[in-house]
Amino acid sequence: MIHNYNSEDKVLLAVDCIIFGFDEEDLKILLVKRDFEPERGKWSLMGGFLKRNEDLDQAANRILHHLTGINNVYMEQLYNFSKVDRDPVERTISVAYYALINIAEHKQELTENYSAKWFSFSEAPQLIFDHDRMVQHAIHRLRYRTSTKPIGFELLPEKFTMRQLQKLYEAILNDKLDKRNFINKINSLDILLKLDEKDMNSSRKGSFLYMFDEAKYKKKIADGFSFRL
Amino acid sequence: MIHNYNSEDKVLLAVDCIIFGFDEEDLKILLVKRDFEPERGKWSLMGGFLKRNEDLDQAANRILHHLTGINNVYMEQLYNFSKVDRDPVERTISVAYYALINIAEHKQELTENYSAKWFSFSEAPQLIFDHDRMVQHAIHRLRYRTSTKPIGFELLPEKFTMRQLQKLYEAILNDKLDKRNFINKINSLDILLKLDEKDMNSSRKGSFLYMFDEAKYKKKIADGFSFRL
DNA sequence: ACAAAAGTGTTTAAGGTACACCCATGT
DNA sequence: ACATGGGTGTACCTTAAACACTTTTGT
Repeated sequence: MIHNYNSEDKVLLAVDCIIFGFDEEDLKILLVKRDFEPERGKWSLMGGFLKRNEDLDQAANRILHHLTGINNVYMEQLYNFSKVDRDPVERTISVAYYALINIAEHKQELTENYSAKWFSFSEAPQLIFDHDRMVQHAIHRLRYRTSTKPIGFELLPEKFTMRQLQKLYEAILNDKLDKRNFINKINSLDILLKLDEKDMNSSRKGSFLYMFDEAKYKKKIADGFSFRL
Repeated sequence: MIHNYNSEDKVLLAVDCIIFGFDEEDLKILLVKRDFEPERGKWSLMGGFLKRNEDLDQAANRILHHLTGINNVYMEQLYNFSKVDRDPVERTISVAYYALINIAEHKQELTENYSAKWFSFSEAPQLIFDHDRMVQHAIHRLRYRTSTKPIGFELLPEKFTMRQLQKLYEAILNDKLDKRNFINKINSLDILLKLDEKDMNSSRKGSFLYMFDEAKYKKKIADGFSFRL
């Protein structure tokens, strides 16, 4: 006897994306204004529905691309939100994903999307449904992940200064860090490449630019190194 | 205009449970032998389908109870597994949960369930579909969680010895720990209640029994304490 | 008396934290 | 010459890790 699942309930599976960016000062999230009922006019995460012929990662990437033009960024599945009445229109389970994008690099794509807007994380408006809870999960995960994996670089330009990196971590962790201790720690990890080039925008003296050396990092990981910041 | 979702695809949402236990020596997982095709006769996680009128936590609890008679144990949502062809019968997305149960306390309920069997974590058979990947996720999460939250106690009897607690952590972390360092660390956390009572089963001298003092732990957490083992 | 597990502290190494001044440059 | 951000090192303290012997009691 072959089991079949005909008698089981089927549901709609939504994917909602918490999109983080960083603008040299603040951690930001990208929101859209809903242009349909219910909750028309309120701000919301970017979302869509899983299709029959794709897996969740593909759906999250498709939805992100469809709503922002952005492709190929760091995304991670977070958690499911499944309260029976969470969506007033119809029973829907939502899978939250979060994404890290470099705002500067993707400014172009985004200006074409009129309803999307960056908000400072701390000043974001209230969101529809249970989207605020999703954001809370996401920031929590982001803090953990950036402390144990070198994914913070996804939010920075390819070349960045120590100062930018420190400000990024301060924004994510919502805490001030000591400049010397931070640099000592980063340097002790030995996963950055210091360039000869300087960034002259932020000061007269100029500050050296660095790049994340992914090859070196991977080699160290294979040798048992563990990232911890 | 009210949006409706009629044109969207619906899917089956399964819930699969990784059930951990501990028997004084080894970490164990509870598996069932499938009695239907496909993969009849192979071992599998306990699973079922989400129903229309319940959320995922409720579904996970219902499924666990239905297949084992067990209620009211620690459960946590893990991750979704959504490859398009992961289930050969029909497109199914599976939400993995893991549960922690005290084997001794629930021995009765389980003996009545003939197809369920405890396996040492390290000696478990190969599982159907992507269940082995689910188990990998679960052990990883369990290691992290037991290092940062006092949930290990869920796997022990209410009263336990330091030795049992140490063996539990050794089993979860798959590593030997130093007895003196372990006890010093636990004591420094100051979240256990030492009883006057001794357990006389494991030695002639007998060893003191302890309980997790949840009230004390919660008070300490409220005061900014953070558990780390 | 001996076997078997329980219980107990100290020393050392490593990592984390706090902290203040000089440098280079454009205006 | 001065204002602005960049860059650098050390002392102290806390936490982690290594390590061995005595106690109790049933047989």
